[in-house]
Amino acid sequence: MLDINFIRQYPEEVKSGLKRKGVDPKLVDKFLRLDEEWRAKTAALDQLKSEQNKVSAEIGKKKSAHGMSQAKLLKNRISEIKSEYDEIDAKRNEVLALLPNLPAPEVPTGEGEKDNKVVREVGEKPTFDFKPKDHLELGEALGILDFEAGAKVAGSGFYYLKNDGVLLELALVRYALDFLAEHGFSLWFTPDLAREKFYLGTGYSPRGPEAQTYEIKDSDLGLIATSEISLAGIHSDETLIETDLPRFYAGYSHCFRQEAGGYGKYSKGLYRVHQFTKVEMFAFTKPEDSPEVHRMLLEMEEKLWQGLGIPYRVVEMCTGDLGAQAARKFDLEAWMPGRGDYGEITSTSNTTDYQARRLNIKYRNGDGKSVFVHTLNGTAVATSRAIVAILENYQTKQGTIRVPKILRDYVGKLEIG
RNA sequence: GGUGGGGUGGCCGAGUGGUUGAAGGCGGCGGUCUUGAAAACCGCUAUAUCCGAUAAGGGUAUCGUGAGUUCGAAUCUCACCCCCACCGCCA
Repeated sequence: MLDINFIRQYPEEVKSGLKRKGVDPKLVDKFLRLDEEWRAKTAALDQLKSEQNKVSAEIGKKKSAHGMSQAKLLKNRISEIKSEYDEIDAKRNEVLALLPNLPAPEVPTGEGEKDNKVVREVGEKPTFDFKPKDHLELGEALGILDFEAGAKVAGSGFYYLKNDGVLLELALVRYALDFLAEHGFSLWFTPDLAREKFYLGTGYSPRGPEAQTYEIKDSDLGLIATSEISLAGIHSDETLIETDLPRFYAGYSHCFRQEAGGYGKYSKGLYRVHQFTKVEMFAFTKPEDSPEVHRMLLEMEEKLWQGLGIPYRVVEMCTGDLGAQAARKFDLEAWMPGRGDYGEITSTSNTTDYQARRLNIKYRNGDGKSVFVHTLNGTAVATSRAIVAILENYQTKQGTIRVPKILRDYVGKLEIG
């Protein structure tokens, strides 16, 4: 959620931010009109309540027929104005929710994926003296991946990991957690379910046509799409201590996504699935620290993936590809020989105070004023896509998989095959 | 899952319909006293929002959350959330 005072004070800046994100800037005018009405109604309502408080106090001292009839009139009037106020308040909040976070000034302007900027390419793409297979073919042949059984039991887009597939996933998780713990992150296993208000607070809206999340019937719980949700929620409605910032959390969870309509060559196999395991990084910072912390999260991601020996490139999202929450976002895309192209494996966002404002997470600064923190998130390892990248990059002519050096102790073997 | 108890300001803790934003204490800040410190004493000490000049000042809201009864709710009613104790069940 954007700062209402900022919108009032700098509507042109907000509009140009929306334009850059490809959102209709007229929303700002719409909001300001509703805000104007809202303020008028608030004033009217407060005025009436003030009178009511006075009259009631009088009655408390001394009952009188005149006072009572006056009070009853006021009561009716207040309920009329209150319902008008409620209506405007709801509309105003609706429009406010449609306003995305503003892009940081240095973000390249663009409409979508095609305008994203490749920042750098790192690592050597492997060369094969045979036609490399894709991870699905490799994984099923090796008996470490079973989509057929997944489809039978849970439906299309679900899968089983088996034997060395299990060891590989656990190795990836442990590798990421060890690495992050070494770098000052506290480790968290989070709930895989969360209340609806946390989806709303983190931009994974559970309702409506774009629904991405699974909901639990007859409850306000849903399966989380990322532990960003459960990690951000930890400190909702809290005021953090300044000297405790920045705080770095590493969260492990399963992630569940409906991914409606997302099939095709590029979403084959493990690349796009309804359930996967992820180690996520999350940070709470002072506003002035967030750009630096964002750089650091990106660095963590790069080191993790360099450690795995996977060639990747860093891509900065253009304004049109930031989504509602992010002011700035970088993806890591791994080279995937099976498709002969790069595929997204991590994503790190600085959501500035957009998320914190909604979740009401503050800290008290040196002047004793409480201000909203900045929140940032980044993928350490999403095991499903990591397995895609490893199988495809480390495959041999025989269809076996060399285990990346850094995972060998965790997996307990040199080769899967 | 059952039964019982409970959620009040930074913390503890009063308060069962009428100047209660809320007694008292602790903590914190400022001051008096002191060579200095402690003690003692005095004063101050929530947040959000609206009006206002980014002032002075004022209004409104907030006692787990939401709705309701009432002229008036921390206090009464209902629903929900959470915590504690005991019992049951269970990996």
